[in-house]
Amino acid sequence: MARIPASERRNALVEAALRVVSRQGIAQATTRAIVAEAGMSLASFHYAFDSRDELIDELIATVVAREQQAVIPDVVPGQDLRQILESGLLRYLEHLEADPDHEQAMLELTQYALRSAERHPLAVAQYRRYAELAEHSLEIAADAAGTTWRRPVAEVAHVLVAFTDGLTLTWLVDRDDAAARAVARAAADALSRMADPR
Amino acid sequence: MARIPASERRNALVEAALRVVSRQGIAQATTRAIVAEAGMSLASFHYAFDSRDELIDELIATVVAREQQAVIPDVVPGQDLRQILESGLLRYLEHLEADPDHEQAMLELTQYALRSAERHPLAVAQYRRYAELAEHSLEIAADAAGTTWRRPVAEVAHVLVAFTDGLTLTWLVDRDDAAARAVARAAADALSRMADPR
DNA sequence: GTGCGACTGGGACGACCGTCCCACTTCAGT
DNA sequence: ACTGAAGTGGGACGGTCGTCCCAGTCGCAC
Repeated sequence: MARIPASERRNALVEAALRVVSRQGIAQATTRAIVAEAGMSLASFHYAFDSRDELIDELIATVVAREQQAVIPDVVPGQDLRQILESGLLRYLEHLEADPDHEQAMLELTQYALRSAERHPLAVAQYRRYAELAEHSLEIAADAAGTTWRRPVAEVAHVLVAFTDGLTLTWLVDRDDAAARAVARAAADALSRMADPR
Repeated sequence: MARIPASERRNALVEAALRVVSRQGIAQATTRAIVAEAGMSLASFHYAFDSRDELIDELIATVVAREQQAVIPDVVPGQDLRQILESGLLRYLEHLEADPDHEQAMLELTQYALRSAERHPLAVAQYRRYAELAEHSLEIAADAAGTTWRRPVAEVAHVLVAFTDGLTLTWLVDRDDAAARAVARAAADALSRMADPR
């Protein structure tokens, strides 16, 4: 194995861990499985990280920080709010269908964090990030449609996050594209009714 | 230990397993932890069950079959659909706040089932049950409010399940009663707009 | 080139896991 | 009372886990 500074090894191990968690679940993300995925020896693991817990914590932080705007509204002139929101949710659905393992991994990491008091803040940070992204999307969408939210946008954002979570869970279980699209349509419709023309 | 027929031991072990999973998560639900919770010896476990997997499968089936109508609409004469749905969702929220570990366990069991092809149908059955319960509630609510659903009730039920999942996840992470109530209110509002006066 | 700190590999550790074995006890049917 | 089946207890098995140790190797500063 080539000589690699510990800081780079940390990154490589986090990436390998994400792949293992996505593919096999967090329960299977053992130090040995992660190290094999990264093509390293076990000793390199504990040279870069004090413990497996430390890596998992960094994995969660990394993956949350990297979380992209998955539901960027696709602003097409002339569309009303409902249409903009629906296309955004459908875009998220495509993202989910393209890489279901990743979203499943995110859910597992959340639940993992919820199981210990020290890690709970990581889950809170994850959902704060989700809320921020949702808020941003909602502002763009309302602006493009010439509407204003009847309730504080943060509150609407919580609803959108809740909807997205539910959509994710439902699709992961049923893998029913048509049903998920119907949910997305209904969600867009429901959300759009929470705004008034400006 | 008193002599207990194997069939009763199976029940006792499933109950003990549910308590362990709720309290500590499925990863900690080892044969030894379950047996200790049930006050038995390890041998009794493998006398009643061939394997831990067999018990987990039965645990999921049991807990799904037992799933109660958590969001029974509280029909008070004179309430409109939005109010009926909101009180139902708030009732669910109280149920969640009263026993958060149980809902967290349900989520974990779903994810656990999703991780293997053989167990996937258990998760599907779980969500089919959720959808049935939601459908039933929605029919009662619309009927009491003198409204009809604009879309097939099964479709609206999917939305309600998705909303409930999202609500659950959000509250489990933030433990913010006020925010959750706002989400419930918004959800009820959104759902109520999916029906028309009869 | 020499030394020293950074990095590597393999093997080992104790703990815990699911499962199994076997001698033993209890009980129901006769 | 006798017997066979049902149920019990404790200890042991092989395997995997996270972690650690340590001898060895590399690369850079001097």
